[in-house]
Amino acid sequence: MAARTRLTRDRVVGAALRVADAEGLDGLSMRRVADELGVETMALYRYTSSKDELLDGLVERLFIELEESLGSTPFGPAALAAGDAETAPPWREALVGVARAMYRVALAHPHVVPLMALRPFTVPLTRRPPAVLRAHERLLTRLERAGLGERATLELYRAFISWVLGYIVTELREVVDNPDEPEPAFRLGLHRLPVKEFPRLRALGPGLAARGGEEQLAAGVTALIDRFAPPT
Amino acid sequence: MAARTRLTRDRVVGAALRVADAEGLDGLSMRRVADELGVETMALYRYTSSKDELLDGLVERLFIELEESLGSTPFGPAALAAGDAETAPPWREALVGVARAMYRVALAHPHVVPLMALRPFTVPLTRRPPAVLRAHERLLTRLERAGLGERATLELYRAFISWVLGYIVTELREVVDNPDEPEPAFRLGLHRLPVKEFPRLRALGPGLAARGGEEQLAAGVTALIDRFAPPT
DNA sequence: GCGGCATATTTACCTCGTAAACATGTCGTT
DNA sequence: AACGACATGTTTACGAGGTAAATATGCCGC
Repeated sequence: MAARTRLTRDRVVGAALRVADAEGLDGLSMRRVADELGVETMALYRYTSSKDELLDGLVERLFIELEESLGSTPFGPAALAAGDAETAPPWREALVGVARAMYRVALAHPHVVPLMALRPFTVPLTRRPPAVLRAHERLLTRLERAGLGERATLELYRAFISWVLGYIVTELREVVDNPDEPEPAFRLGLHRLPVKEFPRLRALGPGLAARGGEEQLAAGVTALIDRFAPPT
Repeated sequence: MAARTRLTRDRVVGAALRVADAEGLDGLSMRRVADELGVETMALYRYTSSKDELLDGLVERLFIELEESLGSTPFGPAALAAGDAETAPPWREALVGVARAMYRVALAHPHVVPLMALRPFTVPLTRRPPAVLRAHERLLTRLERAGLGERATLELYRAFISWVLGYIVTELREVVDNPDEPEPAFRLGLHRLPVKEFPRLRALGPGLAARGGEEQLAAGVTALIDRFAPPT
């Protein structure tokens, strides 16, 4: 378990991802990641300039997984680069496909999603990880090829990002208050809501706790597309 | 400046909000908040059980501001409680009005927005601050009064939250790389993007940096309403 | 005037990120 | 084979931050 293999950035990020997946962001300390690799803490700093930068690495990982998961499909980067107007799927469907893939990747790493949402508050656009920028560029490429004007392109770009991100975040919100409780209503802790004040929340409780799923995500994407780039 | 006035939870949360607004979340430490009040750090713990709980207090503040800003309008809680079908605005417009108000409150406290997005990952639904729960309840009330079925209610509830939250988060992402630079393209740091790889990002740069504004937010809300609760 | 309670302070501890100096092992060169 | 330079990992150490526990302070009713 010692320094059998050399450290690499990939191994460091991989270890960080394992820790984050297993123990959440709170459990993700530099010391913990170092342990995971059987290495001293400061060794990590040869492969990341700071913890923040390592967090960006985690986000980048998700976007790389995204590229990989799309790679083999008609929605993938390859198909896009080929620019084959014959075999390429209609752009609207491509957007939906990308949204679905993002959804799956995000749900596979729920603890990293907060970073996806938050790091951009700090890291300016042009300093985002390459894989993230590539995803943006691909989105813009599709919109441009669709023949949208600049205004529609910008609006749809923003709308797509907002909806997909917001939807994923919303899906991952915690609803369970008491995990060991078998009775759904108690699991949610609905009994702590005064009936008088919160009748609907109580009545809909279980429904609120359920996920919307990929289908609703897809429905929203098409709704926004139709709004900001109406079929002519 | 000493302990002239007694401490209260409101004063503590207020001080925390001032610090957050002025110095961002990174600057928000318990010691800093205590300084702001001219008090020792541990004094704060009489009014909050932990820092996390204080962060929830910040989020709650925003929702209270939301209630206040809506209070005097036809979209406010009062108008809703009155249940006056005559004077009450059509529910679709009410949703748009609420979205706009949230947008304004959020932009007034950009540093708190990350907390709005993130605390729910940790805090289960029924443990959210009362003002937050009231906002949810009001939303559900409007949808129920609109005569939507349970399914449409749940879908629209989720869609509304997702879109508004995602949109606000997206609006607040950092884009400026070099704030002192007058030239827009350099301000964004576009020169760091290889032309070959990122032609569209570079071309659209300034457009991406711009805000979508309230109008696009509103447009998205109506698009999603039409999708999940189509006018009959 | 005094006991008691709410309020605020003092002390102290532990975790965390990371700077800086140091050790070690590998490899190319002669 | 010997050596020096560099890349890789370790040791040591510091300061910031959250918060537990014990302690002091001031005000209140009796």
